[in-house]
Amino acid sequence: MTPALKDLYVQKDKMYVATDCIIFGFDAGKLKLLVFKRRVEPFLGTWSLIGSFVRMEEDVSVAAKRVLTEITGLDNVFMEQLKAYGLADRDPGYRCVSIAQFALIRIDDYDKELTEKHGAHWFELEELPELVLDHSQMVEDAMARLKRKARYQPIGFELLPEKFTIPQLQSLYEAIYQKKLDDRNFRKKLMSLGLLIKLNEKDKSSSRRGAFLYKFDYDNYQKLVKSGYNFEIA
Amino acid sequence: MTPALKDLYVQKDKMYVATDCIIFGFDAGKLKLLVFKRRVEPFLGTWSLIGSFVRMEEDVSVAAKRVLTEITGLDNVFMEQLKAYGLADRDPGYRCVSIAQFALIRIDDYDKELTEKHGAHWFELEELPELVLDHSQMVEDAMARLKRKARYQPIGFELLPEKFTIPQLQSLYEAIYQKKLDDRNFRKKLMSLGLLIKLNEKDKSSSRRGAFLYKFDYDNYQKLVKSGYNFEIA
DNA sequence: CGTCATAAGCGTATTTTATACAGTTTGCTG
DNA sequence: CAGCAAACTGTATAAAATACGCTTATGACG
Repeated sequence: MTPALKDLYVQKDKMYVATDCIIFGFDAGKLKLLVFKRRVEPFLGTWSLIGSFVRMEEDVSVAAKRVLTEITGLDNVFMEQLKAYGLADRDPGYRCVSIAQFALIRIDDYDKELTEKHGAHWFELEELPELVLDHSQMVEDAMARLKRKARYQPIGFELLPEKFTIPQLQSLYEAIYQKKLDDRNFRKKLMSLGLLIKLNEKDKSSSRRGAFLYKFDYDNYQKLVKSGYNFEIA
Repeated sequence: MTPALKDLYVQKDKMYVATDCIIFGFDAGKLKLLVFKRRVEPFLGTWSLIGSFVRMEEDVSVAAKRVLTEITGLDNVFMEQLKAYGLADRDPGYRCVSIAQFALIRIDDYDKELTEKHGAHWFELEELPELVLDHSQMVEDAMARLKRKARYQPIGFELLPEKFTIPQLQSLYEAIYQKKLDDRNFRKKLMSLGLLIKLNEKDKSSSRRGAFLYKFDYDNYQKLVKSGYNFEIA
């Protein structure tokens, strides 16, 4: 029963509501996570996700976006709610429910000064230190979600620059799925979707020959989704 | 940043935290939802999901289970968090975040008196009335989750009696996916998984010939999952 | 200036899985 | 004992996933 419906006869406690952001990036073939080092007590020196309390007049999703923008200077970032974490004793200080959100950002876009000012650091996922409270659990859950979701929704592209090469895209999917993919089959599959626009430019940063750049065709994707299309990658 | 980490210098508002249950059942080839009619103001007479405020010393998931047990008399029910609903104005009365949980129950198990005493009613999904607040949205989201999750996790069995027939199982999946499936292919696929235990009993309720009863092999399923197996149904 | 190394890119054969479709069996009913 | 309705079985075809090897482009380097 929703609050308004039975506020007269029910135990009604108020608590803090926070939101924490699991911020993924991708660089040099590795998935990375943006975490923060505490510079004040309590928990000084421990690593933590970035987060904030949700304010009285603020949507939970808006609170998460506010935090992300404060920290990275970025707007229009892909962000989605993961789930709420509501163990009564999850925060030793006081009762607080946290709603975790995961964000995918293009790692070279973000404002470097801004993040450094906040004590931020990019960790490779495999080298992630222990995080405060239940934040490590949040990361694990977010990773599982990303792994599953990447299969049926083109969210991987949120982690790449707007223009990317097929080998880059493949290495991203390899990082997400944590396994090697066959390059010929990967290319074939991706091309057959008809959702990549080949550009007349090459990226020469990783080979003498250079690889053609592509863009993801969001317009066509939207159209296909509307007509009931269901896509899968790898 | 999590509350305890910056409580000294941050705006910190308390709000209500509630949980609402989306309770699915399956009967006579139809997916059904358990909803409640308000008997007091405000919103008298409107339909609503069942829910409760989360208490100070109570895990969110425990609160949801408490509600479910109070209403249905059932314990050990499949329940999973859907997501949090946190629009600032979702409840006109006061600021309240609700964490929606969806539950799958075996419809003939639950305590009928108990539910009726609470003004409960099973609706077929297609005939569901408008619900208060954002509850209709919750149901829609839960249905989408169920539809997707049924593909890769054997949660459908939570909606059937322990012993079920293949035609029953098929009709359940048809209800979830909202489309007809080919009976020969369905049976072939399910049998090939090696996760159904054929019993030496028949259910004669829906045909003269009777259909063999099966049980889901949870033990074997657990083993397969541990060894990295990934299954898919229909 | 030629060859070497490296990553990009392409094509085909094979296996696996999904789909489409038709007929037989069982057992009660009238 | 004929008729009916649902349970059950099998096979052929199409589509998708996998496995695998060779060619091409281009800067580096002797």
